[in-house]
Amino acid sequence: MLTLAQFKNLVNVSKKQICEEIFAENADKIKVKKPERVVKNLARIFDATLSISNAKGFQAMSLRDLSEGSGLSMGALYSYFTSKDELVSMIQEQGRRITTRVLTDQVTAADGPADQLKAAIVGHLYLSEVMQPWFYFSYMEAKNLPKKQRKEAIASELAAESLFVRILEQGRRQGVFRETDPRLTAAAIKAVLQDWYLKRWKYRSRKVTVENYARFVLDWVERFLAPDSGEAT
Amino acid sequence: MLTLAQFKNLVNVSKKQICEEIFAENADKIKVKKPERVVKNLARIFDATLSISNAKGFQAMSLRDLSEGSGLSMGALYSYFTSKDELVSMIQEQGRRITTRVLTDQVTAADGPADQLKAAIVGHLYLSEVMQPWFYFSYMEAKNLPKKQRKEAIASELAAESLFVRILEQGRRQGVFRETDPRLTAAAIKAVLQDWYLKRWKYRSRKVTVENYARFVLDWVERFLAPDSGEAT
DNA sequence: GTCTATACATAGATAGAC
DNA sequence: GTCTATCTATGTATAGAC
Repeated sequence: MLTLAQFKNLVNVSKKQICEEIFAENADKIKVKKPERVVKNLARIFDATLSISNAKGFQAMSLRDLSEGSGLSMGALYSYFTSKDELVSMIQEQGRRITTRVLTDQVTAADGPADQLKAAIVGHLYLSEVMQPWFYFSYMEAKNLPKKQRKEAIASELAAESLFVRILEQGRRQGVFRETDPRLTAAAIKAVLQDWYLKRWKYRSRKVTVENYARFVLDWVERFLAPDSGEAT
Repeated sequence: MLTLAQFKNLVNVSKKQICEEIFAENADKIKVKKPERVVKNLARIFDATLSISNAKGFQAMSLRDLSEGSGLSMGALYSYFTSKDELVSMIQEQGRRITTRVLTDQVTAADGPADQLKAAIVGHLYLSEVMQPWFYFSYMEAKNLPKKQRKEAIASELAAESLFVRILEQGRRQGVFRETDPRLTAAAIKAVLQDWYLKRWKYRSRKVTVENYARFVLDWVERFLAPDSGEAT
């Protein structure tokens, strides 16, 4: 099984990298033009937004809070986004982009349903570990978003589930998994993966590492999908 | 397995019953005294609060929203609670009281770890089905609560988990379950149970009933805990 | 580019008429 | 018991100095 350290070397999800991508995607809306300055301040803004929002909710975070947390004045903040809604939108979209890219890469690099399933589970867990505040924020704030973005969030949730469904169905056809309801199985796997970043405080206080957790989830899923003895193929 | 209909007959969790309990617990804070009037209006207030909050967040729900949704004026609302914080507090505390009572009842009525585990899983799912908006609200708003109540919410989450841990450990000692990490197992079971009320929209659109879901979860858990063949006892 | 100062809307909460 | 009207604080957003 891939370790977290190996995963980090494989994928490019540093804070700097993410902020550069966001800058590239939103260059038209950001009034400041000097790249290194933008990247530095975007990093501060996102750090503060995630930290404050994850503690008391995005809606409850005032721009005065954000100003204090990021070290920029309220006036300066509005050089990086034009409204609070746009700020949340930048965070959500970027998170989705990265998730899709990384998971697709991980799965396509694997051969056969059994390995693909492992890759999707481990990849999801590691990515959510590296970007925990982002994942937590996306989950918790999804329902409070404007309509258009809420739809995108739902679509994204279902797309991630579909990835698992396809792998499960293929595995079933090849006889490496026993017959189960693929959508319920995929939903349950996702639920357990989400628990990792939603209850991060719990696992941290118990000193459960993401590798421990990944091994546990893999064991559970493998036992559930193992063909009943005598029924193989 | 208990059906949802049987469960409903067994436990007393009607809206009226809940509001009567809340009235009893908060009689000192509620200025209106005529019981049937209080119960009727509390029901309206809680319905509207859960409905609006679950759509866009409790903090984003203004008292003007709540006034419109409940059909009471803002002045009248303040006859039933003294602040918005107190309102959320009443909802959370009542939800916890009921959950604890119902789950304890369900589990103590069962004999032996295998049946107790089933009772806890099915009881949790059915209760969250009957009180879905309540459960969803409690989960989503927990982190936005004032400190004291956030602590109570965490304690409640851990207590529910401990219930599962104790059953799992007992089952292991008696040899009916194989050896697993009881806390990770309990956490995973909880995660799957929570998915039922957190993603209610998804399961509803797929016409998955709570009984279907319960059977699926029981199957998963049983396969995971089944002693490896040849290792029984 | 960033700041301070401020405009304007909306929030929670209450007073006093009915 | 409930309403309307209103107080005060706080919210988002912007204008204009530096």
